[in-house]
Amino acid sequence: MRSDCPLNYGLEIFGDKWTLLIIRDLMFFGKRYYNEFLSSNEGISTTVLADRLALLEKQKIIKKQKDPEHKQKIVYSLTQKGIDLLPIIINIGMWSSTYSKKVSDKMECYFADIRKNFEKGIAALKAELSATHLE
Amino acid sequence: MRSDCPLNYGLEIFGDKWTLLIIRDLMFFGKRYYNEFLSSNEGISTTVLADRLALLEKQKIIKKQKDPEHKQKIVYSLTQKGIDLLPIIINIGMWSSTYSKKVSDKMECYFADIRKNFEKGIAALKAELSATHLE
DNA sequence: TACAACCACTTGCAAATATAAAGTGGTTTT
DNA sequence: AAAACCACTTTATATTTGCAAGTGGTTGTA
Repeated sequence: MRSDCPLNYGLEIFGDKWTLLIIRDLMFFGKRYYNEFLSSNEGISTTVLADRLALLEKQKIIKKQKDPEHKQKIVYSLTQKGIDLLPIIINIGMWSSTYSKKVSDKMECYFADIRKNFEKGIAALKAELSATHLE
Repeated sequence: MRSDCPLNYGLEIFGDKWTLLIIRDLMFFGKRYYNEFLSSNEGISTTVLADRLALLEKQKIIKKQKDPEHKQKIVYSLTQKGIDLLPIIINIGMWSSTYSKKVSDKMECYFADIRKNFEKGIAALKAELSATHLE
């Protein structure tokens, strides 16, 4: 019943309170395994995490692979489509840093830095993410 | 239970499928009245709309005012905090235009244009929104 | 002046979704 | 051989959503 407005496409996929936090964990905190996501500060529940990982994989924003060094483990990676979410996340972070009184120092500094040189910062981070996640 | 990561602050406010569509209607489609939002293409329900408008007002992202020309009507405006959501919305729009096969021509063109000159485009739109919504 | 239509919502209820807690079947570590 | 760990499922409860109808006023029309 929803329109073809492009905004809509994105919101249908990650318009909720959890999905972008998983992407953030992949992007900024180097998390790659199920229980690394589970132990994020926000306390995502295992039901929601499993649901969102499946959805993100279906949308080809992340990729699941078996860890060759540990048969039980599954490594999650960002795809290009996932890496391209970076500017969205950065912009939400910058907006929040501006308007939230209480933000963590760690991320605050991070966003303050990137704000200084937005385009350059995004490009550098994208290159780094491509190296870690693609191939 | 959630962390102080700045991303979190934003997601707690507009991390759902509807809130940013209301902001979009204010920004791009010039909607200012309750039943203009109600009649958006996506078919938001009146319960959700009332809830989100109240939340956005509480967060000082929008402002309610009585229409001086029509006692029954209430005009909604963006605040500066609301206008500053523009880069987020633009970035979601650009990402979606890239990855969605099916997007409306109207918005597609819009985002294609702005992509060409991102910073300049954002600044121009922000100026326009300030003139319409602030004061 | 009567009456219908319109205004911004609110209410009640069923259905869908989110959450917490516990459990599963295998693997790896001790 | 036992305990801990792995990525999830399952079950049961709580919350959110969507739909339809209603509210108390205001405005437009006959």
